[in-house]
Amino acid sequence: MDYTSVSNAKDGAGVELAGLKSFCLDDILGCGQCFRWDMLAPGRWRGVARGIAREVEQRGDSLIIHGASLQEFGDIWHNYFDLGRDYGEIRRLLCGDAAMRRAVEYTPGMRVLRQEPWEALCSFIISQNNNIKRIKGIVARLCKSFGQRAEGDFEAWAFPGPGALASLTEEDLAPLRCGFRAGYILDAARQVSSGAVRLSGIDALDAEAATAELQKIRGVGPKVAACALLYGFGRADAVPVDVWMRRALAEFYPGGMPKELGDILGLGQQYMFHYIRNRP
DNA sequence: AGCCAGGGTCTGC
DNA sequence: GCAGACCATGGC
Repeated sequence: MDYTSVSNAKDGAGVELAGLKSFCLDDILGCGQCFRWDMLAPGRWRGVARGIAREVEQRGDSLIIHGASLQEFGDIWHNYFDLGRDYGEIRRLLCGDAAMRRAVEYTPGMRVLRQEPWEALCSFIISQNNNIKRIKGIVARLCKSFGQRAEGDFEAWAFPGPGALASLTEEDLAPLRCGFRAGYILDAARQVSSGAVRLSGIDALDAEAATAELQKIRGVGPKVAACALLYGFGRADAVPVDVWMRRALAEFYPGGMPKELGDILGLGQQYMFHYIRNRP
């Protein structure tokens, strides 16, 4: 576990974690793995997860989740920030590879969030051939147009479930300005809400079968499927390869990625993705 | 102004 | 099986 204690925050509502390890909020929320958080100032963000709107703030090795109760922390945030995983050990394993070591040393506080399966799937359908800034805008409009009001500390909207989108038309989605992806969103919503694609059964499938199941959706290929598995289903072995990772592969792994890291290569990908995009 | 973006589909060899 | 056009939009 990557913190030593959690308690009610001193100054009123909220919880405070102490003794955080392997945790940099700005890197975690700003690295392009999620699209529902906005930075208010360095170390302070507001966003929505599982229908709860919160401000989160890091000060050194402590993290404050404003407005949250201890129960909410246990129900949602511990899992969301993947705090049960020992990232010190993950980093140690990754550092056995020279290129991964460079990436890990560049952002030692990186972590992979555990987002909701449908939200991750739908968000990364929207992400295709798109840039992070605009993805965030489209996702924000999607939530505000079709999501329910979020609980929490400021006005915000939950991510709309597949059932809320399944009966819409491409015309209904036009205000999102998401282009050719509108049809893909609708196909995903319809197949997931009808059970033609069963997200609740994904955990029981091996990597190949899980990928195939997700790729039954139009607009879901290998990369989007890998993103859904890694970010939405907690599958650390799923490795999204986008244009940035292709550059990293060409530079560091002309012979392919290190097989011995296979079961955590998705996590390694997150360090590498951030490194390759941001290094000087 | 023109290239690019956390890709995928469809067509034509 | 694999390359190439095409997709809709806006950030830079």
